[in-house]
Amino acid sequence: MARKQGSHSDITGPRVQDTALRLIARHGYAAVSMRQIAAEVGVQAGALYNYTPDKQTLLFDLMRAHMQDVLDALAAADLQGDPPARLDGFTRFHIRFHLPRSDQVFVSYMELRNLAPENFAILEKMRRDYETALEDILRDGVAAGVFAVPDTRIATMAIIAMLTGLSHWYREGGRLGMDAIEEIYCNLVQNSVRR
Amino acid sequence: MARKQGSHSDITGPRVQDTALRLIARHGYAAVSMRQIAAEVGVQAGALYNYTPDKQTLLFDLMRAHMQDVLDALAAADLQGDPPARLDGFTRFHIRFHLPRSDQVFVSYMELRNLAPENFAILEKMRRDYETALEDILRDGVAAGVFAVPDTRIATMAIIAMLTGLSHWYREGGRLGMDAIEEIYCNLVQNSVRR
DNA sequence: TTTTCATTTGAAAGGCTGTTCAGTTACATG
DNA sequence: CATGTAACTGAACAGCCTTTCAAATGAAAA
Repeated sequence: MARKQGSHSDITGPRVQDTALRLIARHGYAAVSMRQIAAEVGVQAGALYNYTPDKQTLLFDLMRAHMQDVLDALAAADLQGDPPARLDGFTRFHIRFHLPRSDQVFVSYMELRNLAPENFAILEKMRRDYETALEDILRDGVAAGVFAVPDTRIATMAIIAMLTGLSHWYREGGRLGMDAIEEIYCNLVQNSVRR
Repeated sequence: MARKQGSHSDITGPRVQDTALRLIARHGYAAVSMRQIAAEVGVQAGALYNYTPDKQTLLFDLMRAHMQDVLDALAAADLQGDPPARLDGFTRFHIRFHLPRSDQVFVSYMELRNLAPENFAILEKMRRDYETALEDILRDGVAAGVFAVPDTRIATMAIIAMLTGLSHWYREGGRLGMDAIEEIYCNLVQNSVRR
């Protein structure tokens, strides 16, 4: 009954990734079985192994792809100007990039503990790189005397937690649109570090 | 071989809760089996069912107990003074209460999706009550003209995310002690809403 | 000492897990 | 039209899962 029509690997492959991402975001890595993913894709469980060597790698690939997308997009954003302008740019970038990707954000934050140690180390480094981009802005601002931050590392973690938390409760079609939220968060972030 | 010495229910019961909390915090609810919990407690899996009707209830009881502790402790803290003083009090309360309870915080934030819907609703309400305590402070501050917050609900969520994020990366014996971190966070929070 | 009973064991039921692989299908190429 | 092969099935393996329960245990009560 296999191979109903046409060459399918370029259709099934992405569908496996999409379905796995959605199910893992909703129920968690450990709670989702390969058979469930396969059923939603519309194949038998064995067919998944044409697209991933194992379940662990499937998770890791999802998380790595997301973090790479983040880092690439941040680099492409190419934030310019004085530290307050760059801080504004970072805040807006984070919100615009992450809000439409709630499944990726969820998985990337909740499933770290389900990664094999070597995979965890890779993702931790990528996350650290993202954090450092923000910390560099804060450090420059402190050096220029425009930010008052007793500890740039802690301020970095606090701001990122604030921004990431947004992804956990924001729902499209809620009371406020993305633009309004963007303004409010820019204000909160800017305030928290101003002199 | 059962019942090695004395009556054990008052010893085994708490040990089941403690062990379950620790294992679930580390590996996640779905990834921890009743057999693993039992093995760490030092009994067979069947014995756990003297202390919980099922695995789901074991998780729910852990989470509800934690949220009830939070709400009770907050009520006991009895924050007084003008809005900035109460905001300071809330920040310090949150940090002092949550930092020594990282396993509870982890479980309460990561395992919400593994709750049965009726249990989820109960916890969501308790969490909402905690958030409202902060929002009331912000609203009073806005009314008194000492806080500049365009949207108290969003500011509430942002501040709580910032504070909760702390529990995710803080490690005892790190670069900064709890007191130093408390000061820094009080400053960040106070700044973010000041006029 | 005998009885009671809270506590635990050990086995079982019924089902799900990730992964492998020989075999089948249906398309693309020669 | 014949052949090769990418894509998939369906079954199997070995082991784990939660939950139940009759039976065993050993301390406390009578």
